Amino acid sequence: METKKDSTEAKILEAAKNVFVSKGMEGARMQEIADEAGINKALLHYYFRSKERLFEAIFSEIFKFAFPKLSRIILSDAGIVSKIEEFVDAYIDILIKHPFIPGFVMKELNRDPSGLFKLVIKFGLDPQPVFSYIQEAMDRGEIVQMKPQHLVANVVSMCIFPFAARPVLSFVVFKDDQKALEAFYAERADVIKQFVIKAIVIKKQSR
Amino acid sequence: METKKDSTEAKILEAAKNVFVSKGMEGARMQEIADEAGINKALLHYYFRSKERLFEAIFSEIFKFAFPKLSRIILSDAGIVSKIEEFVDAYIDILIKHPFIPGFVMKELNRDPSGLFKLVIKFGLDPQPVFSYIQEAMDRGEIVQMKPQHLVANVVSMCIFPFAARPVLSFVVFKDDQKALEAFYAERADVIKQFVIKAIVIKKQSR
DNA sequence: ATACGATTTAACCACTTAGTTAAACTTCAA
DNA sequence: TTGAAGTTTAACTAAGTGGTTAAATCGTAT
Repeated sequence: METKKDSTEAKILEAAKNVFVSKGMEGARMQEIADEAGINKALLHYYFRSKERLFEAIFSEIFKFAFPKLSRIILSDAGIVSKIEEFVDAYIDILIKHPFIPGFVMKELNRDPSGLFKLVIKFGLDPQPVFSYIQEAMDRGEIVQMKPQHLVANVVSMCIFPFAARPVLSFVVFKDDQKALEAFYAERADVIKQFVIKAIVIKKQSR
Repeated sequence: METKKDSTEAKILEAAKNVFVSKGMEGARMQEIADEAGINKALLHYYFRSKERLFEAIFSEIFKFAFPKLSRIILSDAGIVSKIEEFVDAYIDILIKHPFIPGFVMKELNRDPSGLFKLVIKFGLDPQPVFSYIQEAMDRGEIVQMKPQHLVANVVSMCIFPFAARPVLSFVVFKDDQKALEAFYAERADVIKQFVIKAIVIKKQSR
């Protein structure tokens, strides 16, 4: 019934996401968002009173979208190795489907981190339990010793960075060959998993 | 003698670097740069005709600064493992001394990559020889097989990303404890080296 | 028919920005 | 002393920006 009612609002949100993601908060223009949504500026302000409100709506939508899936994996009771494997698989899957999120988040992060911080607080995100969990696995001798923060940094870095630096990869490494770039991204999950596992798993001595 | 002559220009460049790095091209204001340099806007335009010229000067200065050191290591004739070690050491060293470069470059990269591409072309940077070199080491059985692009991506990701995502690390992981954050960065080089080596080196069978 | 919400049109405001200009002042070397 | 470069001041422009407003139009459910 009211599918038509949200249709304009949905168009606006979709358009705003595109423009904000590619131009950032400062670079985005309300006129451009209106054009992309196929409406006019007056109607845009009729739905979202200000640029800031619209931006916050988009930003938290992106965050809400990625957070729960990863959170579920992190909090599951799988073993450390398979948990890392699941995490990498899920993360790369999200990034392949939404490859422009990392660049966007990084840009806004370095412009004004307070928006992200609010979200982190709102979601009650605290990495401490993750670090403790990893530390315990290390103490049991399942994986090599290192500060858990470093292990997390390593895994997350390898997942996100190639997407955040997509323009460089595309131009410098793959000479604008988009097919090759996509193939590369498709391989990332397996590569990262193998890489991490070989780096941290302790082989049992057969003595 | 003419140390005083460049002093104003140097002040401008220094101020512009600070403002551009923290605000980005779009967020930076010529007035703010002038204020930071302790001069007025008219004089700023007297030295650098436009914002764009000033920005390009800063951007290529940053690039020129980091490039030669790493390039020298990459082109040396050391073995693959020690070359990676040297590369990681040098890279992390640069990043610790200039921790805001990655965030800045990422931001501008996602805004308008063309500036970086010009520099890449200007410097004649081509990663192909690096990939070939890595491939040969793999064929000799020194390290495990994987697409060289992935190995490079892994190493570079682990080096750069924690600096590019500094605000997140600082707030979410280290609860704004700057001392702890710096200590973390200081450990990165060793952690990455151990991590990578364990992940790629093939232990010789003692049969 | 009418009444209401959705939408358009087009003009407008207040404000900010990069960049210009012209005049005056300072410094300092020739 | 003169003159030129460096520097300041202050006003200005031209072009954007986000946001507002009022009137007209359109569609549709009552």
